[in-house]
Amino acid sequence: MDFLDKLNPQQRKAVTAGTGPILVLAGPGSGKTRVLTQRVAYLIANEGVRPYRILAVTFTNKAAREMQTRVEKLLGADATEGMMLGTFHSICARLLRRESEHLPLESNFVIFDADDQERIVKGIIKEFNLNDKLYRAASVHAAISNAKNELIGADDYPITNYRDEVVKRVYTEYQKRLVASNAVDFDDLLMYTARLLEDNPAVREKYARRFEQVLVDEFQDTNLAQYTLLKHLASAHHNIFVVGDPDQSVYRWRGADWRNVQRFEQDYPDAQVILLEQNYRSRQTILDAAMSVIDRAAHRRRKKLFTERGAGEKIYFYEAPDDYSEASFVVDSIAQLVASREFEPGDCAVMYRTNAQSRLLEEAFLQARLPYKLVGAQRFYGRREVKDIISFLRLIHNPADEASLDRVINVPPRGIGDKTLLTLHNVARQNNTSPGAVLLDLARGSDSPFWNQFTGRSVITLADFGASLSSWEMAAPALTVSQLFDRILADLNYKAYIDDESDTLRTRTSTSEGEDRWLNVQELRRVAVEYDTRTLEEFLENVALVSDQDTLKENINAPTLLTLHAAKGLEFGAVFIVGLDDGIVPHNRSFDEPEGMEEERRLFYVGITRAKDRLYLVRAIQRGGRGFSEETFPSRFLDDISADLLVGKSRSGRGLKGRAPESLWAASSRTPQAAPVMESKFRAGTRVKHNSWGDGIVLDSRIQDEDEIVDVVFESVGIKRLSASLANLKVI
DNA sequence: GTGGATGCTACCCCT
DNA sequence: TAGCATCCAC
Repeated sequence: MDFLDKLNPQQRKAVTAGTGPILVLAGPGSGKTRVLTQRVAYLIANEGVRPYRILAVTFTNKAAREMQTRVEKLLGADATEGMMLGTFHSICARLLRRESEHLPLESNFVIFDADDQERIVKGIIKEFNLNDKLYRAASVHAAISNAKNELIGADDYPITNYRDEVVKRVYTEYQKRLVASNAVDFDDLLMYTARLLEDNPAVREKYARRFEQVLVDEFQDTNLAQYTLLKHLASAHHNIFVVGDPDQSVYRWRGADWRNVQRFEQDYPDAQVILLEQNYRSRQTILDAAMSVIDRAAHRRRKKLFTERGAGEKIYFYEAPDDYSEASFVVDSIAQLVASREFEPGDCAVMYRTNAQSRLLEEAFLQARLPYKLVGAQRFYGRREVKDIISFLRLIHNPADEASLDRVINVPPRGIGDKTLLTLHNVARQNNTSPGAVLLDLARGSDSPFWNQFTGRSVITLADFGASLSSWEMAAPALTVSQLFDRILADLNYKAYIDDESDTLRTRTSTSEGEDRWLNVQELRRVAVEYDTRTLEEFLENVALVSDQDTLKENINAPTLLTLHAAKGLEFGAVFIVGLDDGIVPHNRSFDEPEGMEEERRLFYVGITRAKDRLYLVRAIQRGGRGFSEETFPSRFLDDISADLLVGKSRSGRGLKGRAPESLWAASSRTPQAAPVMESKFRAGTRVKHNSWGDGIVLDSRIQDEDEIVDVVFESVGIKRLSASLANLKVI
């Protein structure tokens, strides 16, 4: 195979490794995508593995498509025919539809998005008459989601305090409602699959025998459910090839556990471990900065990142007086880089911690009349008009979908309010069916047995909507996705509805809100057209499982705006990381938890290592929150980057609160002092108070890295691990 | 019972 | 900043 010539020895070792478990630890820019792709090509071409016996799991659909294209480039167009390739979630969805007979679902189940999920939890909290201040939907939902990722079902949800009991009750009801809606959430896709393989030997055997080779990308970001299902899928042959980098694990909040890398080595003691350290992406200066940030992280095996691309330019540091000038600095700098022909616009990227930060940047680009690309599927699919239309389509595809029904039953307003909706739900429950089914039946008129179960005029409006729904449902099989789309919009007079509420002109831009919304509708229609050769089901599934990165348009030559998370796996010639203030990077929601702070550090590391040639680290001294503007501190992670890797200085020249300005960049030369002998302030059993979590009891406390790490069980949120120096715990 | 207006409050990252 | 809960007029 001539393509092997272009690999370095370590890469070649990974690509041509024999059978059995293989763990590839790949630093950033070390060519792991290349290794994965060529491994697949090698298996097919050299080892005679038939494509349909290969399972390859990637983190995004974009990565999957790329892999497919690259393998086809190496081996020819039909070479990958039958290969199972995709994200965890899409592969699980495929598998579950096929095996739905073993599940409490029909094969046309829909996938509830984050919004649906939280709405349902909120509804249950309300119905259970729970205090919604104490039991916030987001937090209860997070507990349910975490449980699922740990493969804990509602029945096995462990109870150690009253809160757990409440969560368990909500979890049980939540699951009941999902099943009633013939729906799954993201976590169910993984949990159902893992459990199906675990509990059903015949199914497990079937897939374990089909897939002779299992390959996994971004392995450090798998959670227990994903780990478990992989283990079962590879149970027949142990031919499992995983690629990952614990230093780039940034999805802890989604249940990801970088310790799965260690678990892999324990579960497969015969695993070959291959290290990829040579970096083909970045200049050495950038790598040095990256290493100095990540080397401060706890428990990790040190990797040395090296390149043959030379030192390159120093890293630019810029401290803007406020967030507006931060944005204009970025835009001006990119304009200059482009004007000087150093970079194409498309080679530049701006990265930030939170999506909210994109607004000022977008405005700055608009003002400068420069185009940009915004990565963010969540934001588009989260728009009301987009969600509404998808909900109509979902309802047509699966009338049991209560989340969609509740959402659109009064869109545009047709006189069906909370009371009528509640009656509809009650009637459905009494007749042991779904509200959607009742609605469809009401379309028959007073012949429907449900008709007399309603009082007053409400039944007429319901029947009217039921008739629309029914006509769409009947028309759907003969129509393409976009034809159905148009039909619904026409029947609803949707454009007029959107225009209606848009009288107010927005001050920021010249487009009205209605126009803006209509543009989104048209954008969604463009997506629908792409599915005209496929089914509504495929459209809905893909819309539910799009990843942010999937929305990245490669053919447009403009700078990319994206979050640090969305940047994982990508690379750019020139990278701007903005908002490097304490509280943003690291994010203040992670301050209290050492594990969270570690992850913030890794996130910064991911950002730095996206840059090939030029890196800008940017922050703002004043930053506007909600209405107010506050003075900020520089990110503590900046302290770890040696001053001689950097150029640039503050425009304001203002001294930094609490420390001499020069100490900031001199910090790295600070020799680590001998850790002072510390004494525990907290011991097991002590009652403590936390600013936001209230009262709790200390379970355990120990000294670590010049800090005290305390495990506390709070009445409000359960067990948390805190750092005493940050959490401001008071003994009570 | 519905829908518009008003006031509150939370806003991290995302499949 | 915008979604939402809550209140009040039809």
